[in-house]
Amino acid sequence: MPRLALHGKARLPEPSLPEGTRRRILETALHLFATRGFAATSIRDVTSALELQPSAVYAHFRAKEQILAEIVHLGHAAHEAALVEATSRAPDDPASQLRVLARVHALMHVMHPHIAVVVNEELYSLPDDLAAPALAIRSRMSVRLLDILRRGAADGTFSIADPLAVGAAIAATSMRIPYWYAPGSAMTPDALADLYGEIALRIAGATEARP
Amino acid sequence: MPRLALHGKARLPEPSLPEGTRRRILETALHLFATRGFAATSIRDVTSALELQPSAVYAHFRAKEQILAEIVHLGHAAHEAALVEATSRAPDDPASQLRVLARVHALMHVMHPHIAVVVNEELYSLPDDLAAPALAIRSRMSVRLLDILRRGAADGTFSIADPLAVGAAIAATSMRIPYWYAPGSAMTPDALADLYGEIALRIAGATEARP
Amino acid sequence: MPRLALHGKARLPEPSLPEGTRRRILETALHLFATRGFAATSIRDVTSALELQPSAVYAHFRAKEQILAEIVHLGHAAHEAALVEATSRAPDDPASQLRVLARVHALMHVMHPHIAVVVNEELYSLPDDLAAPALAIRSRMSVRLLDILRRGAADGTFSIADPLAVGAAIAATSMRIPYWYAPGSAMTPDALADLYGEIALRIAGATEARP
Amino acid sequence: MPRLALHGKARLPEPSLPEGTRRRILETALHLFATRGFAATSIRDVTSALELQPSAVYAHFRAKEQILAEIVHLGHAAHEAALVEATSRAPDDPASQLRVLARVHALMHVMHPHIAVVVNEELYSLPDDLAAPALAIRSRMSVRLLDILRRGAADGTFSIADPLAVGAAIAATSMRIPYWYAPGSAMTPDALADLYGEIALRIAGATEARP
DNA sequence: GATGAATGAGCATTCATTCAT
DNA sequence: TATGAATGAATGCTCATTCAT
Repeated sequence: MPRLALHGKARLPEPSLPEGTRRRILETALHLFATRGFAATSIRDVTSALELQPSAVYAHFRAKEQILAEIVHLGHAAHEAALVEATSRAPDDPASQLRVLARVHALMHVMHPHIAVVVNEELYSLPDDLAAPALAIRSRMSVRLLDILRRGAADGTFSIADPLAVGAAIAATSMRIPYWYAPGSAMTPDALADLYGEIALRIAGATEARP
Repeated sequence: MPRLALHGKARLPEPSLPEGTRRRILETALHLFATRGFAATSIRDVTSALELQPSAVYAHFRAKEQILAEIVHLGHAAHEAALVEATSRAPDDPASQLRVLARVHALMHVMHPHIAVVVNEELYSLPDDLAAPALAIRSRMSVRLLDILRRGAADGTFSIADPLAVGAAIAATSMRIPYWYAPGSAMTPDALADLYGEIALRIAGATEARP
Repeated sequence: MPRLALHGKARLPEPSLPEGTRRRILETALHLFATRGFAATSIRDVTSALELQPSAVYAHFRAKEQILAEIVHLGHAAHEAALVEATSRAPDDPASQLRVLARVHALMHVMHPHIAVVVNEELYSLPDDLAAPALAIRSRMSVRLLDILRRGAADGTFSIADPLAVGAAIAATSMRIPYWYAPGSAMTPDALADLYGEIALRIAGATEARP
Repeated sequence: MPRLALHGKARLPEPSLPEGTRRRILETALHLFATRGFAATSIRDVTSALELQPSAVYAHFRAKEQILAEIVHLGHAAHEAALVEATSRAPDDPASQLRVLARVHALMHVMHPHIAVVVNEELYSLPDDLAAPALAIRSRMSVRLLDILRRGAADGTFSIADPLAVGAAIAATSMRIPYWYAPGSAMTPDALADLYGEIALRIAGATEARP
């Protein structure tokens, strides 16, 4: 029983990482961590899929945890970069900003379901110090969302009872995508992102979000 | 780094289960599975917390997987029972039904965060045959939600682009509650359930959900 | 190339330790640690000699180091007990005391060559906290020897330039016995102990030690 | 818990060996073998202290054992050379010869504690063929000591019950020096050598060794 | 019901060593 | 000479599970 709805090969959201054994380890580990979980994946699982000896891993990573830490960090960094890029291009009003943020959020989960699952479910498998860089990014993204919600609540664009609870609800919607969205379905990733952008505005009670 | 925001002792959503070692094993396992994950929890972790020898477990369960299977089933059964009970009491119109369903969904996640986490994250750790009963319940609950959405879309109560994607979004909102909601916070469980009932209606684009 | 001159089975200097797997592990480990060294002996070496699985060890000892720690402590304790017993029986003058102390020292090394080697060569393989109890005994035995030397120097029985250096020399003589003394040789253990008692008096420059 | 009392950098007793990586490997290995033991020292330990990769060692030595073999041989050769040189200068009577032999023995252990420890404790880590050259030297030195003792016993200079046991005791005294003598202590190496020369004569029961 | 000893498989990691560059 | 990637064997130890008591 794999965790994800059937998806293809796991892709790293980082084209700049050089090809080679190190990258192949990360990709294979990403795939296995996403489908079976970190604790249930052994180094042997990873290396036997790559036709390597277990010991070969340790020329590239200090420990199994380091592989996860790198994946988790990569995922967070790519997510934040996409978020920054998209929100900076969009108009600055709360509604536009929220729509774009939710779109990116959804898109990352559709396009990188393996990373999304690992980032969301296996962060807790890391000791505090290895989790810290990802948590810092996560906290910045949280603040970004809450700022938008508060600005929209203040200027009357949104109708929000409790920004924290509402923000959590908005963030949550996308996070389940990898578990049910099957690629190649009728709804394209872009259409799904549009829909989830719209849903975010609805959750926020945006006045102009409806005709 | 435990998975949950700080919560108290894990409670089984099943008062009828008799007290005794068997129940204590389930409760301790529930707590550990929720905070560390199934694969990262050993039988020794469970028994040493109970001041028992590992072998004592096997007088009560055939295997470690059976403990998880029982927890997962209990969780699903309790959730469905609560759902059935609440929706049968509520008026039959789509809006009322959706609100009540979302309320129960949220309430289960606030009141039983450990069960919620295990049910949502560790179902995949079970072999197909042990997961089947829970999956059957899950599927019935899915149908129930989709039925409401489709009825509401048909009679013009809701404005829904894609029932599957919208239903997934509604279900998703509550599922993150255990990760951020800290018991004893300003917002009571009941208020949170109200809010998430309202949010479900917003996601569905319910006309009467707004002034 | 084993370290010891050929000796029989390793014996624990502790008859009160109950028979059973735990004792057999200690004995086999003692034998292997003495002949090959601690670091060069694997748990598998120990258990395969006992026709056990490696994991069986861990029902009796927390770690490989604990086995060594127990052996080292046992050895020191037995040595000190023998020393206390023998010196308390002997006349209290420095010459008699020194002779008896050196006799016991030599006898322990002849009769328990495995323990002697492990105690002297592998104490350093232990982390500080595990070595501490043995070091405490060692320090008490040192003091005992130095006291005798100082008393004898003060009352003119001995002629000693530097008590520390002379004490070290006396202690050293016996410590090489396991490396050259072959049991069953012409010289009996008792005769060897007599000789080394006499040698200690000579090293101390005892006046009455010669005709 | 290192084996030696605090000593400075390990020095090879071989000034003719050319500087360069090969020599640095020997020196670092000597230091680590002495303080931690051969089996507990990895090639990585040696090379990381030198800021080299493990593979670099194999441009200079065929195997880890070869490093130890070379150190052990160097140590024995230097010891024998010093012994030959000193005894050939000294008067030929048994007492003078024994005194000088014991002096050199002590001096080597004070001045080259690392070599002394490795030579005495790690010879057994070598396979027979690699240990052979050192064992041959060791045997010649043994014979030399026993000859002196037997000559002195024959001519009435010494009073010796069992030459082998007495020779072993004399050799043993110096062998513990690295474990307790701290350089920079009140007693100079030369004074210590004098004392241990005197002690050797006492052990042999030399008539003229006392007033 | 529970224990304590044991199993046999598996774990992450380290090791000495090789080899193409 | 030295590196960096890799190997294959071995290491200490943990695991879920069994079973006689």
